[in-house]
Amino acid sequence: MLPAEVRIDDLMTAAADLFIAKGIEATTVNDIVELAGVGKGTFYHYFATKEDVILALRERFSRDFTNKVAAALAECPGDDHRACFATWLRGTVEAYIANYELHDVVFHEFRHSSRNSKEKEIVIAQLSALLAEGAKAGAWSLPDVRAAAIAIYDGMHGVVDDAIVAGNGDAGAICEKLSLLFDRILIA
Amino acid sequence: MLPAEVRIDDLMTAAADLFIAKGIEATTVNDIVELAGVGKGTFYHYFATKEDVILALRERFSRDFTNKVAAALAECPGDDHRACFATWLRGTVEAYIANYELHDVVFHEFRHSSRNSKEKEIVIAQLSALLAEGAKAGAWSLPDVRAAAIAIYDGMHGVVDDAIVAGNGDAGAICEKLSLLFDRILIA
Amino acid sequence: MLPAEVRIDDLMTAAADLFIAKGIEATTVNDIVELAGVGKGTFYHYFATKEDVILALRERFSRDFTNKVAAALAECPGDDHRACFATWLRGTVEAYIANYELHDVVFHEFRHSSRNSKEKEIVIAQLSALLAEGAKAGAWSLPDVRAAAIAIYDGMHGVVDDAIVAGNGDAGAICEKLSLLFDRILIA
Amino acid sequence: MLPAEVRIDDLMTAAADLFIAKGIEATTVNDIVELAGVGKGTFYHYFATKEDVILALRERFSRDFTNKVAAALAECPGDDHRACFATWLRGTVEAYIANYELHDVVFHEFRHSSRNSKEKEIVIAQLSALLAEGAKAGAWSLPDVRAAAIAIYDGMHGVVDDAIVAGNGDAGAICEKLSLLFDRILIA
DNA sequence: TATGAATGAGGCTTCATTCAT
DNA sequence: CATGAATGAAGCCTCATTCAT
Repeated sequence: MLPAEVRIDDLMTAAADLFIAKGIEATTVNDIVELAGVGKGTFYHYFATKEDVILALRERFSRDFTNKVAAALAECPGDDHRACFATWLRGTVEAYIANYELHDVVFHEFRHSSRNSKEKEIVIAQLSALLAEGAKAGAWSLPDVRAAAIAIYDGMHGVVDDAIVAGNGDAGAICEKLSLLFDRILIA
Repeated sequence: MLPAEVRIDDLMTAAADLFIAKGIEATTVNDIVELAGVGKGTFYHYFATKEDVILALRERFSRDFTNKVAAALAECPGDDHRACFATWLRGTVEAYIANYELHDVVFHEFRHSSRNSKEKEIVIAQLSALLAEGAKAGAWSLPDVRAAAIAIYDGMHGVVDDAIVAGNGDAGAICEKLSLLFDRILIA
Repeated sequence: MLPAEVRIDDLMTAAADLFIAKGIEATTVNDIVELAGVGKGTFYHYFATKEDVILALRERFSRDFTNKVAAALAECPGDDHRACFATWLRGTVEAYIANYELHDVVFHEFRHSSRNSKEKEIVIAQLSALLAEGAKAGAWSLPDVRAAAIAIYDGMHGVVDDAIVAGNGDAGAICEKLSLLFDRILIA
Repeated sequence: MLPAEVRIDDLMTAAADLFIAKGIEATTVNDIVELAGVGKGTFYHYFATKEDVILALRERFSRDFTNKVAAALAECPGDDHRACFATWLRGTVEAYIANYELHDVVFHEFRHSSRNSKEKEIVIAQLSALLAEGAKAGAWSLPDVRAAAIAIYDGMHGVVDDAIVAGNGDAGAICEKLSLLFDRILIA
């Protein structure tokens, strides 16, 4: 009898926790409703299929991620492109660290219909725009903006993953390390 | 009554083809034995479980990959570190393009027990050694060799994936693009 | 959507009939659900495994058995121990004859985790108490009450089994035969 | 290349050990040949089916059992029937204790075609003869020799089982306990 | 809205047995 | 005599989904 959104949120959170803990395949709808504390029928009131939750989770993750980064970027002065990039990097790393487990499960474990996901495209576009602007303003030059954006984004992922595995999940230290690397790419 | 290796290879190849075409979950052991042209019992004579084939495929992929890159590197002059890196890049890109579909399925679609796979560690170590040597010889300097290796490797993956999706899977063109990027990182 | 107990009972009864007719191993879960007239999933809705039904059957058998004998004993005068024993014997033989087929299948055919089953212990305790009381009251003397209880109980089983095989399953005749035997044990 | 009997014996012993340890159903032919240290084909050289080993084991057990008891009886003076029974009891208890695990598995766990096994019939016949002779000689009287034989035999089984479970597997003590009981049956 | 009993297709796996070498 | 690769029928169990209440 709670508002629908609460129910939906309970279910999605339960699903996310289980997906992270046991993997998507190993998580049954039964598990989800049990953890969420609702009947099985309730699940199918709000989601047409199990896959639906994954998609919903994916969207929620992307929305959160993009919003976080956008919020960070909003506060950076439009003319200092170098600072802008640093802000982007910081925001991205923090947003990723905060939810990398869900990211893994929801974006990797679930078979993509196509190799490139819509979600990744958004964030790449975001970064590409930033890089292109900087290039136009002469802050740096880049032979291929898209390739640079992808390399930076995926490179960031890899380094953060490695830091996490190494037990060093401090965003500040990671960003510093990455800045030294990416600043080399962003030259005139 | 063929030699065991032939059967194993038949089964692994059949499995790989199906995994690529339909995904791991959608591929049944029945599918595999049917394509391999053997009885179902034969599958379980050589693999304890369905998961086992995935693991075997992963290992085979890694071994092949590492060998190909190592073979390429073997032919490059020890003192020209820049050329060496180019060789590594070329070998890696080619090896990846040749098998990226299997790579995807076997490394992404199947849940890793730990986040960092032994397999990735090997190739990162290979590249790290190359980068460290170049640094020692003064060909370039790097604040963090491992971070650079990871960023380069994962960046390469992303860019190649993007190129493949864009329908531009030519190793040469991709390498050129990547060289321009990575050469910026490898500076004194 | 019948009450759970009805379904459980249907399944247990179907299982019992089939176990008796074909043996446990030869009876498949498919057979059971078919005879019970429910879907296969329903079986696993109520029992975790096939073994579970056997255990449930065992418990049901024991409960019924103990209750029947206890009911018989309840009506016997507390001071006539000899009559009490006769009542016990009669009740036990009848209860056993009524269900020996299920008893066989469920207690013999299925591997016990331990050699002595909790179930047998209960009935031995019941008889031991009866024998001990008679001994205390001087109706008879016994050097080892437990050993006597076991010998009487197992001896009864053997003789009843033999009578059944010989096609002579009349409880009255069997009890008379057994009384002559056991009365010799129950002497002062 | 060993004499056939050795092979057969190795296989039967391996099977017996595994049947006792894991149960008949849980023991595979693979397990047996592995423990016996021979190839799987060898098993089927000597036994037509898995069931065959069980039957062979049963026969071996019965032969051993009967022989042991017969050997014990051979040494007892023909005219002292009471001593003869004591000898029988002692021999039976010892033979049973020595192999009760195998007995359990091979006679209980494996579904009898009929409720009374040929093997049990032999030992009951042996005891019945002994009891009948004693009765004829006036050493005791019995209203129903067969019923007494069965009750004594099965009663013995139960008491020995109980002693084993209680961790008291000493044949002497058990026999004494049983003698006190059975002597009450064997009266004039 | 909410529930949970009921379903059944279909997956994975086992294992006794055969037979070419 | 001995082997062990090969088989395939058959079993147990899972689980997403439906629907009557």
